[in-house]
Amino acid sequence: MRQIAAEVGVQAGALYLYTPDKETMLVDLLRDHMDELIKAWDAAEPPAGPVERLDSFVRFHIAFNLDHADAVFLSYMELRNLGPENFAVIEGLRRDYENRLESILKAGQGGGFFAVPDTKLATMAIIAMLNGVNTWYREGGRLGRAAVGDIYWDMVRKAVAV
Amino acid sequence: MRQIAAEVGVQAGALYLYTPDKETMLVDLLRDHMDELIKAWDAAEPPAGPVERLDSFVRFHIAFNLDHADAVFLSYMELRNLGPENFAVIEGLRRDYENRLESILKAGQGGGFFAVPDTKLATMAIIAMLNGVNTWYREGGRLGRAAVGDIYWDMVRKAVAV
DNA sequence: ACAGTATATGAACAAACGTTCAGAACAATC
DNA sequence: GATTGTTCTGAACGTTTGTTCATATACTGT
Repeated sequence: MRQIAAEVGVQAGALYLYTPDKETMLVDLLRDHMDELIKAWDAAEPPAGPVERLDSFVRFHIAFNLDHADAVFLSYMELRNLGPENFAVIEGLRRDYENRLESILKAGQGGGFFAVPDTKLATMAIIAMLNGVNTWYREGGRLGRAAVGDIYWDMVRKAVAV
Repeated sequence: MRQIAAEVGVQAGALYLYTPDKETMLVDLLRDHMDELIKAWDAAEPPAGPVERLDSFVRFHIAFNLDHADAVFLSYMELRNLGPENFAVIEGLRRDYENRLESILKAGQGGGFFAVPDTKLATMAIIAMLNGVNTWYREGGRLGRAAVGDIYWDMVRKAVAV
């Protein structure tokens, strides 16, 4: 709390004008992040076909995560430091988001566009794979964001192809 | 340290007979884990062809991570709490392991078995995807380990296919 | 100018932290 | 059974932790 206060340029006690305690501050941050993520995807209005929608999702997810690297990092590192009820809230939002990906996969599977052995596992696999970008991507590195999006989309596309 | 001591059934001070300080204890744990991981893979003697080797790697990685879930969790959660030099050591070992996967991909790429846009990114993508299993897999769940291995291998195989 | 509200300080609190150390308990050796 | 070396305890240390609160400062509308 003292570190956060210093970063904001304030004394530690002043933070308690804005949050009842530390865990609430964290859970608010994580909830805001997840809300923003879901809202941003829902507002993206991706194209109609399952393949195009999956393409959109891959690029959206990578771009959003890189644009919110700190929040993503917190979400995955500090989630376990939440109490059970707060944990459940954030995990629920995460599942909401994952379900949007699974819906795409299911639709594509039903329409014969995809051939995934298990849509739930494919969802988890794709999300984990995309999240991995944040661990190694550095701005100004060998590949730009667009190139990374292309490469990952190529792998995802083939992974779920018939 | 007091929690660890209690778990072992000892007083906190007694731990300092075995480790000079907390960070050394952590880095020793992580180094042992990585050493064991690399040694286990090197001892696995996978088959000759790139496709078969990649198959072996996918199943090996999933199985090993599930058998060492606690150590894997620590490796990814506590890595950032290491000092720069210790961090570099563990990261180096991790890269050693990742390079073994990339070697398979390069060999398969050269031989025309795989068609990955970028072997480095494919390495990171596959590792991240496989690591994800630990976040959701529960013993006695819907799918057994063998089934999970089959499903993930199917996705990886297609993702890198020509 | 003044009252009222919102915002900040900085000192204090108890608890938890990593770590140290004198001494007790234990085990092995002669 | 005394000696020596190893292992552990339990209390203590100095810091850091999250949080509270009396008090001060800054802002807003009349």
